[in-house]
Amino acid sequence: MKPKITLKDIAKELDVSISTVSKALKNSKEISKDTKDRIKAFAKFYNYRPNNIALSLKNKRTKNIGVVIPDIVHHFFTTVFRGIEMYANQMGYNVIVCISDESFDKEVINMEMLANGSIDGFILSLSAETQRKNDFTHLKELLDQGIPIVLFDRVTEEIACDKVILNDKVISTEAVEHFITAGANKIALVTTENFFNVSESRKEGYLQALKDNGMTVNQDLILTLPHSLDNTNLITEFFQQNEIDAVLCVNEIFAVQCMSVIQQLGYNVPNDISIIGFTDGILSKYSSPKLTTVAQHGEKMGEKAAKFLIDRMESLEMEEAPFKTEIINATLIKRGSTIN
Amino acid sequence: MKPKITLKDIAKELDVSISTVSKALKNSKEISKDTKDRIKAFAKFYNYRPNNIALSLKNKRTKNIGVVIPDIVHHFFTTVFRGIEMYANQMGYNVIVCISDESFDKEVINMEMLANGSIDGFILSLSAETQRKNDFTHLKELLDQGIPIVLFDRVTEEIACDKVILNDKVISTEAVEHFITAGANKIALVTTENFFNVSESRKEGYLQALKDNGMTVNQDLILTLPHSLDNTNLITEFFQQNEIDAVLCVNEIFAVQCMSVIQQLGYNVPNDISIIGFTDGILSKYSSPKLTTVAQHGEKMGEKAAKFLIDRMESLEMEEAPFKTEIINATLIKRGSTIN
DNA sequence: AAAAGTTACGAAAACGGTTTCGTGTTAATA
DNA sequence: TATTAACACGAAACCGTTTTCGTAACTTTT
Repeated sequence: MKPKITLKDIAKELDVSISTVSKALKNSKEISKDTKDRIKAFAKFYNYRPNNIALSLKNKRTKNIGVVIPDIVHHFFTTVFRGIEMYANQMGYNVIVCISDESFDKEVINMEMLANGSIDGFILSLSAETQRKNDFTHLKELLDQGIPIVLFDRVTEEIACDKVILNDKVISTEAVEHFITAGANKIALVTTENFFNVSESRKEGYLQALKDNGMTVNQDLILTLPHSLDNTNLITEFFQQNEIDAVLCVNEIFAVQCMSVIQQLGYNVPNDISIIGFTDGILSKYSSPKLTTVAQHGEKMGEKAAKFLIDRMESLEMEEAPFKTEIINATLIKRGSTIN
Repeated sequence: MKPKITLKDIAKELDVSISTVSKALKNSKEISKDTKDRIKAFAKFYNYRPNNIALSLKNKRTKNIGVVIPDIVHHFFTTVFRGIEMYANQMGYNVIVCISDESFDKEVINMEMLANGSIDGFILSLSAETQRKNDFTHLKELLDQGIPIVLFDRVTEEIACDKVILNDKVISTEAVEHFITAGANKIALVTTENFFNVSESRKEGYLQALKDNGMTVNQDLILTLPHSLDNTNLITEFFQQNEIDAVLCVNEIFAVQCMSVIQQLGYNVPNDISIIGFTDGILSKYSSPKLTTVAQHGEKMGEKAAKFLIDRMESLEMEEAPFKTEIINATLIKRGSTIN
């Protein structure tokens, strides 16, 4: 056991004052070369490292950033997180993660805990419940206290802060048009029932594409699935009762489930029915055929969010820069589940 | 902007001393009821919360735990992390994550950063490079400094600390025996080339099962794949050149890749060739047929690791409790890729 | 009425740093 | 030789808490 050494320890041992030690280690020219050398050698020998907590207290900044996400066992959030972590780390910041588990209360509690000094700023994606309740007082209070926040993906207009989002609507339109170009005209949408702005945007994009191409919307071709259950039966019914030649799914799980059902029903993907999903995760990459999918570039999103946050935190006090919203351009990765 | 309020602010405003405020808020009976009420009301009104950093400095404990994992975009680590986060959170701890990205240097740097006061203890799974180099001085130093460490999954015997591992060997044997019971006798293994102790154990279990059942080992039936590339060709060759009726894969990606190749070659899963993988992630759940797989119970592992760490940290000073190794029992989840 | 005990609070040290401001010794200048 | 400047260092404040200890001002006991 050789416990961490402090400035005080060095000072006592070398019979100088704490201030001298501190200055010497910072190479202050106030201190003579001799003394500096002695102190540095000693510090090196005992592997002295300043205590982060003491520094945080003194500097009133922790170099920690708080990340609050609804779920971590989810490819998209995972990649965003990785982007955040990489950029933050590179800039000398550490990342404290809290999982809201889609719960409003957890989101609030976690953020309040961290806000009492543990972090300098937040990056978060709203929990489902928070979006449903439309209650953002916790975020407003933190902003009031001068704690910067960056929202990503699941954002809200109620909060004025930096945001990073995906061009969900545009890419959905593009996806549907990819179907249309290939000759499809009975295009279905499989989406979630939740009040997620992202699902909404994707639906809008879908509708937009139909409209732009003079196609009529058939509500029967829009399947809204409940959250996290086995939806096989619903999906099977859906494909049995409707004539469909292409389907856009708002996530890769739905996409792969649809593909499974479709193949089970004896149809060929992509010849009889084409499929496009969202999220370029392992499901899309290892299915057969491989799924055409919307790559959300989570890492890029995370990196951008971290950059927004760190920029704002480091432009200390002149916090008057206007809030920005960065739109990450999703891209359609064309693979085997679509024609062309 | 209403910045955070401190004890000093309250003291000044109410014209009492800082100590009085502190004691009043802790309900000390040294303080008269009148004063306590005044102070509490004021504090409540201004939403006073003690500063975590100051507390950390005073108490010499941060209530943060550091988690260092090789990768986050990986189902198993993700679930372990979730288990850690849940338990830690529940016990009032926050979690700081660093991703070593399988790099020795990153592992070392990150841990040293965090060790200077930011965290009270570590939970980690060794990076591939660390395992290859067999260099654990960074861990030894931290232990020397009195910082507790819990290793999980990718562990080493070189370090004396609490550990949480999977019964990889036993479950592999069990998996192979599941094949044998169903009548297989040309059983293959698809594994990684890395020096992971887990892959080693799984191989041992495979060999053990063959031996126990009086079967001879055919080295041709053991395919060692390089890390993270497209292995389709290697796998295809493997199944073309060998007669195989069952294959155990050390992860679910290999399993699903094998399944894809097998089906492509015109064989039926599970009738012609059965498959068992490791990791019960989405790939296993959404493939068709669904994969029989080894569930590693990552959450449980994470929870146990967090419990080990917190127990040790909170049994302050009487750190003489012997180190324990918890073996998490993996379970075989039987699904459509095997008979029976 | 003196001694002892309560009550209610404040001063100060401590945690581990950084930084401003003195100050005693020399060295350079007038 | 007296004055000033440069040098090299220390004292102390500060960040926001907790906690020990001291002490006025009462109250109670004898």
